[in-house]
Amino acid sequence: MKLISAGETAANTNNMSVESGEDLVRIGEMAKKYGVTLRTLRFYEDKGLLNPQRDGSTRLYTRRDKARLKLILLGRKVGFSLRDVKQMMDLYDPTGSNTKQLRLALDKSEKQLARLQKQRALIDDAINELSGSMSAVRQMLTERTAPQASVAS
Amino acid sequence: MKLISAGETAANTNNMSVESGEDLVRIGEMAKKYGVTLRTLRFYEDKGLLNPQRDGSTRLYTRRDKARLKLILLGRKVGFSLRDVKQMMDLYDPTGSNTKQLRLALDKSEKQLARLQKQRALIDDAINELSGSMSAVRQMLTERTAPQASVAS
DNA sequence: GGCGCCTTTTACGTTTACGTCAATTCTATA
DNA sequence: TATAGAATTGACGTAAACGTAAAAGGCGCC
Repeated sequence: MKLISAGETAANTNNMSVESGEDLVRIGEMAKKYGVTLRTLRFYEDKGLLNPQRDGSTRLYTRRDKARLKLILLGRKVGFSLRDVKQMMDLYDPTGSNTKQLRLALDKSEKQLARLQKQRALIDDAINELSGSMSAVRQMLTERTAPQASVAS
Repeated sequence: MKLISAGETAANTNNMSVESGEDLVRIGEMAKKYGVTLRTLRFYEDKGLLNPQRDGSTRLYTRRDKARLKLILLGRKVGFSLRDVKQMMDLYDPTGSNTKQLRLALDKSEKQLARLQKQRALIDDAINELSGSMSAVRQMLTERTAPQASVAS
């Protein structure tokens, strides 16, 4: 029945283990720390993106998991799918030069960058179109609401 | 039995609403004309956005349907949901001033414009972040490719 | 020693706009 | 008339990333 704090038996406050070696956190703390939900963390694990240790059935996240989570969140931020992120992370090899991983990441990044730029163009289009429509609608409204005089609002 | 060509017959058999030019088209032609699929047209009808006449079971689209479809496509282009589009179109009243409709459209448009601008900002963010990461990755790759010494942490 | 909080697994639900059969009927044309 | 092409309804599938119970087991605390 050991618990989170392998190094702390006497003073068992939540975290802040002075031990620089292992600071294992449970799912709740992990979620709070990175602004995600518990469901998200379990989901990522289910998808093979995270691999926390277990103490019995309780998940214990290491700093390796934290690094991976940071990468996941960065990936999501720039629009990669979880599958892409996984594909890239799966290539990580702590003993090698990771050239393959880097090349894949670069390749995917270029494509994603292209997609983002295309999206931006589409959005700009939409903004322009919408602005134009709004002007027209405003015009119609003022015509209808101010038959005698023009009213500014 | 009878077909699309109601005007071809000497006597107009059934014309409840007086249609001047007989520009009734079936679903295939309609789809081609507006670059959508048959499925899409049926889906829009299912959602209450279109209401083609029927000749037996065959859908016949009038120019009113065409106008509505144009609006739908414009709405989709600027990012409205079909539900929004329907909500706005449902307010259309050929006998009134449509002030309500216009106000709703304007209101929704303002919100949609805000969303679009926010999205653009997010995309710009992502583009910047991604570009930065790509530079870093390129850097790492050149360091690894070069036989010179390198320091990593 | 009861309460409340944390955690677990399982599993269905959500959202949007259609795609993709499948089985069948209707129509046009050779 | 035979057959290819259109059209119909119905219904399940898709994609992404979780949300939301439900039912249960442990833990510390006062």
